[in-house]
Amino acid sequence: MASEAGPEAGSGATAATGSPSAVAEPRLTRKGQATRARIVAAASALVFERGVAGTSTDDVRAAAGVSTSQIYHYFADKSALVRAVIAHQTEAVLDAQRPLLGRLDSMEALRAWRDLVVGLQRERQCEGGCPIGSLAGELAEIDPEARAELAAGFARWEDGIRSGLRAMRDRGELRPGADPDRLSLAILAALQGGLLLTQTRRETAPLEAALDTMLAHVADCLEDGAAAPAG
Amino acid sequence: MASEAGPEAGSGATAATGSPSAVAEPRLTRKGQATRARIVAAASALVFERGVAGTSTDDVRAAAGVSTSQIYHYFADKSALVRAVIAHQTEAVLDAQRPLLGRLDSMEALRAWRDLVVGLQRERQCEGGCPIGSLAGELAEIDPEARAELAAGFARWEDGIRSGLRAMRDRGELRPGADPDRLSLAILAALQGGLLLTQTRRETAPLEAALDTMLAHVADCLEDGAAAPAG
DNA sequence: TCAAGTCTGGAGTGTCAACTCCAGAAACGC
DNA sequence: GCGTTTCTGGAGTTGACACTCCAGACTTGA
Repeated sequence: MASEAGPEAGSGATAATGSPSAVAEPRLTRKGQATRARIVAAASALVFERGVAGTSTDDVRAAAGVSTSQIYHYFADKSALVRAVIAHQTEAVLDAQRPLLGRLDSMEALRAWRDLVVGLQRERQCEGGCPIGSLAGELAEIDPEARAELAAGFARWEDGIRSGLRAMRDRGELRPGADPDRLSLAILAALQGGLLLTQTRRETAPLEAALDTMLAHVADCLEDGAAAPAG
Repeated sequence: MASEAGPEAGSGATAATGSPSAVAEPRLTRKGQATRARIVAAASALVFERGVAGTSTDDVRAAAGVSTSQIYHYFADKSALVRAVIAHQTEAVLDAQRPLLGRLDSMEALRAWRDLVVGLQRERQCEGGCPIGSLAGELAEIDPEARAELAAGFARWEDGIRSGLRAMRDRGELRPGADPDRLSLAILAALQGGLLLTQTRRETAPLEAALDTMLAHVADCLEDGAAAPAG
């Protein structure tokens, strides 16, 4: 829904201009917004295909159909552009899973979500992995700010899973021993690892095994009542 | 145990010199072997800290205490050096888990292995993630040869886990429905995803949640008999 | 309509990284 | 010991990449 977060130039002294929470406002024309969005979209696609290090600002310039100065007009430097890419991809990933994500409060919903994720990988021939996970692997050790934003993106993802599991527990469908918080974290981890192995092996088997095993465990945590175990 | 695999220069026409399986043999002096090993060790450490793209051949040169020409004497180009790093790190990772890996045929062994992996991450303050996983994320889309070797490395890791689970099944300790092959793949995926999230969040909780959930599932797959479930 | 601010084009700069070349030193095989 | 091969040092080349600069075109608000 919302577009990406705003600030990137961030002067030092001339900070407090208007809003208290936002640091600096670039004040973009409608045309400017469109250009900026075009740059971010082009950069996101290239980074997804070739990584941050494999994508030059000149590649982005050509793909977005803009001039060099435009990139540096909208972004302080390459790392600022990368942060915009992180924000963009976080929204894209969450959007792609809506509205399933946030309603993962039954085995059927969880299985549908699993099928969506696996199908998506199959569509793109297991290439690219997870947009957020790949960025995390590449940037975690070399860009602290990027690492923090990626962690926040993961947290939102985890929240989506968690809320469904909590609903199940609150309805009494899960055994009291089952902890939705730990479960959601484990499921996200299995998803990320499954995506990485799937990307490396170019087949969906790892992703399927990881998610199916996690879902089987959730099924085992169901209060004795409904839902068949399945394979 | 064994040192890295040999060939990297690989001429084209003058192939068949001696051994039938190996493509080309560099014929290294003892001194040469030592120098090459020093380069690979230095490169591995730097790549682990800053990634492939973040490590220049000159960084490696300085860290290994060699001259420029030496690097290109032992490796055709940077990607050949990277492949040597992959081989080196694969051995290092598997070595670090021996002898536990390959004897993961009981819940106690699995828990000890889990503790080892978590403890290792805690020791290094959750920095760096998995040496193999990080390389996979960075190289899978841009270096097909590296991707294949990383997939092979993952396969060896998976084999280690699988053999233990198979032993449990063959002894009749697992329910007939449980598939050791899928389980081992799922456990490796959970491990990788847990490591990635742990690296991103700088805390071991994700890794612990991922592994503990997988182990709980294995415990649930035990044939009714021994072993307490635990949390 | 006009001034102030925003957007755009493209040439240019400095740095850094991968890789080459060659000549001399050390090790090896006989 | 001696010819051959391997190993080493370091200067040099080439290209790419992040980023700058400035002048002109467009938008906006009064």
